This record gives sequence, structure tokens and C-alpha cells, in this order.
Amino acid sequence: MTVRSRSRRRSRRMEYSESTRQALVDSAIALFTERGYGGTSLDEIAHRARVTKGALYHHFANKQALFEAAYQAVEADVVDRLAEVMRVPTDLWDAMKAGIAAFFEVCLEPNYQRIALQEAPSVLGYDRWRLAEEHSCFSVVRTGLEALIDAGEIEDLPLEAASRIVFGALAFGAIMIAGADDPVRTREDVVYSVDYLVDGLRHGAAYPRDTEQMAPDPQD
Amino acid sequence: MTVRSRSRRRSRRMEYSESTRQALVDSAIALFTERGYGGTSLDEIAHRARVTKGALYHHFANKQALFEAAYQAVEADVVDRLAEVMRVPTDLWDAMKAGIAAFFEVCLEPNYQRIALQEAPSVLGYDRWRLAEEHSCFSVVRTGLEALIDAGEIEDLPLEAASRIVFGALAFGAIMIAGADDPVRTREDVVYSVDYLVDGLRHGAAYPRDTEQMAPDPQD
DNA sequence: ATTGCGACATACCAGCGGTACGTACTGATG
DNA sequence: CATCAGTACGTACCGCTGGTATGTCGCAAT
Repeated sequence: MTVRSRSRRRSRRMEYSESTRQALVDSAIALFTERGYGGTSLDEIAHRARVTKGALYHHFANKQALFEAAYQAVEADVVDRLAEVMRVPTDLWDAMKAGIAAFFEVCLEPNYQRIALQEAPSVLGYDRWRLAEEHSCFSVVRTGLEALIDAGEIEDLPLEAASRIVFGALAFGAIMIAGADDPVRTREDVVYSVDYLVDGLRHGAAYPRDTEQMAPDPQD
Repeated sequence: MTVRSRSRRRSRRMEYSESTRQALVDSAIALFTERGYGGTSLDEIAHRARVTKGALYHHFANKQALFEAAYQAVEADVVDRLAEVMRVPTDLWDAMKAGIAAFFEVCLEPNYQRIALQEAPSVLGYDRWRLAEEHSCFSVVRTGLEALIDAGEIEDLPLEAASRIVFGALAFGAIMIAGADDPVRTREDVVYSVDYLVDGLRHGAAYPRDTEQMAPDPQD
């Protein structure tokens, strides 16, 4: 699709094409978020982008490919924002904590929640999903953990496995926040628990845990 | 559907009915596992159970309801087996570790992998999924954590949040094992990392971590 | 014997993903 | 400038699928 051919300059025609492609992806993100993958028809997506299904099939091989494009767009945006947040602190642990907090913030957004967390594994299948994840939030977690291990801050854990486990903990915590009756309160609980868990990774966790975090009374 | 009516005894007719219902669920489990939710037609499921779609729609309201029945059947089986494994040890930590190991074992099975881990969140939606989870592996984790908290073995964490986080860590670790090129090796890595993480929850984690676990050289 | 109802089978439909093909417009070439 | 190839769509259509409406058969209680 859309071979960039041999023309050197980026023609007006190609800009139009790129624009409708983007419109299709935006439309897909909106509708997949609202009604899910199975509940959204390609006609709807095309209509919302003010084109027909013919245009859609010109840009994407099939429904799954369109979903994948939508998924990657959502993930890319999130990754950028996480990188921005984690770039600021100098201390590795601070960066990690900041990233975790930002991630939970992200997971309150319906786009990420539905497309990335809920539907992606099922729609893409595990193989393609894990492949796509290499450029997603998961890779951010892995990079962070790698830095901590390299700095000798935490035990020399098997990187891939540890990253995935931590990511799973974060994702499920995020999902819980997203679906909670009281997201604010729930968010406090989750952040507290995750921080506790992450602190457990610390080398010589004997040091008194930093309780500068807000510490909600865990029991009612 | 299938009102148990007013007959006292369980008639032969009702046995037949129950049998075809079971056949439909079994067929659904097999086909959903093999081809996924979207890739499996109701005609196929009915055919495999040697009935028609009419019978299917007599027993289940729609495709999603059938999936939910399949999901619950798979989960119920797993929960039983986990309970069995965790019943044996007297020490809480041993029970927990045994449960975790057994859970990873379960996650190598295609049924649980595809239906419970991969498709369920997408097909059921988060609301129904979380509802159904109350009688699933998640509840096992929560019960275990609750026991540990009550026994004062770990910090007084907010139970619901902590349980979900730990379950997320386990589930993603399990998923990784399931999709790995070298499941055995990967399983070692995951178990090692999870044990390390769970040990971090331990009260006074200063005590030397138990390294009686097989300790794979974490780096190649 | 009747009859009500549960347990299916049959027939059918609207909507969906996907394909085949037609067409307008653009930009490069001689 | 005329030509023409190819991109970027639109249009028409197909097979399949989930779902529904309706028919039928047999058991079981009256």
C-alpha cells in the first residue's frame, strides 16, 4: 500500500492520502474504544472518516491491520508521554516512580484502556501482540528495570521475565483503577501496593521503606 | 431457559438436556481454544456437538453467553485443582508457593491460556469479566493474600488492590511462559522473579531471601 | 386420552468482512 | 501539450455469520 514510489518530493496528492489514512485511524480509535472491535463495522469507521470502505481497503489489508494501526498510534502517544515524564528526575528510583504514576494516569483514558489493555491481546493474537509491544509501554518498563539492574540497585533478575511480571502488575492495577467505583481512592490503594512491591525489589530491602508516599489506611 | 420446573425427581429427559448442554460447552471450549471467539461460528460449535443451532439457542441466549459458560467451566476446573494443591501444606508461604507453581502449570494448557487469559477480557467486557472472576483464580490469590495478612506475615496492604496486582503479575508471567520459544527455561525465569517479588512482601524482608529455589543464572 | 411444554430442528434474514471492478485525478514523460 | 500509467478512491456484489421466528416431536402430569 501507498508505495512512496520514486517521486522525490512529497506531493500534495500524497499529503491528501496521508490525511485520509490518519482520519481512518482516528475514526478507528474512537469507534473501537466506544464499541469494541467486534461491535464496530468497517462501514461505520469509513463513514466517520467521510470516505467509503473502498478507501479503507486501499490503506489497510483488513480489519485486523486497521486495528493494529490504531493500537500502535495509541501506544506511541503514551510512550512519548511516559518518556517525557521519566526524563526529568535524575535518580533512577524517582524516574521509575514517576513513570508508574504517569502510567496509572494513562490507564484512566478509555483509548488505552480498551484498545491496548482489553482488546489487543485477543484481536492481534499473542504473537503479533508481543511483537508490537516492543515499541510500547512494556518496553518502557523493561528499560527502567534494566537501568536499575545495571546500576546494581536491584537483584540481577532475568530481565525479560521480571519486566513482564512488573508490567502485568501495573496493567492489572491500572485496569482495576479504570473500572472502580471510586477511582481516586482505588488509585491510592494501587499506588501504595505497587510502591510497596517495587520497594521489595530493592537491594537490601531492610532499609526502612520510604513512607513519604501518602499512606492510606489500608483497612476500612 | 431450562426451568427446573416442579417435577421432584430428575427425569431422564432432563438428563438428556443436561447432556447436550454439556456437549455444547465442551465443543465451545475446544473450538474457541483452537480458533478464537471471532473465528468460530455457532454452526461449527453446534455441529461438533451433533446438534443444530436451534438447540444451541435453546440453551444459551447468544454467543457471548455460551462463551461465558465455557469460560466458567474452564475456570472452575482450574480453581478446583489449585485448591487441591494448596490444601496440603500447613505453612501459609508453602501453600502460596505451591499455588503459584501450580498456576503456572495450568497456564501452559491451551484452554486456560486462550479462553481465560486471552479472550475473556475482550469478549465479556471488563464488568462481566471481573464479576466472573470472583469465582476464578483471582479469588484464590485474594484468599491466599488475606490469610497472609491476617497471619501478620506481610504488611497490612489494601487487600483488593494488592490481590489484583499480584494476580496481574502472575497472569502476565503465565502468558509469557505460554508464548515462549523455550517454555521450560522461561518458566524457571518467571518463577524465580515472582518468588523474589513475593518474598519482597514478607514482613522484615531483611531476612536473607530463601535461595533454596533453583536459581538460574539470570544472565546468559 | 388429552394436552401443555420442554427440547430441539428448519427456514430465513439483515448485516458484516472481504473482493472485483470501475473511475477520476495527478504527475511524470515524450 | 497530449498521452498515459498508476494512485486513490467509489460502487456493486458475494458468502458467511449471528440471531429470530416458527414448526415439530415426545414425554409427563392431569
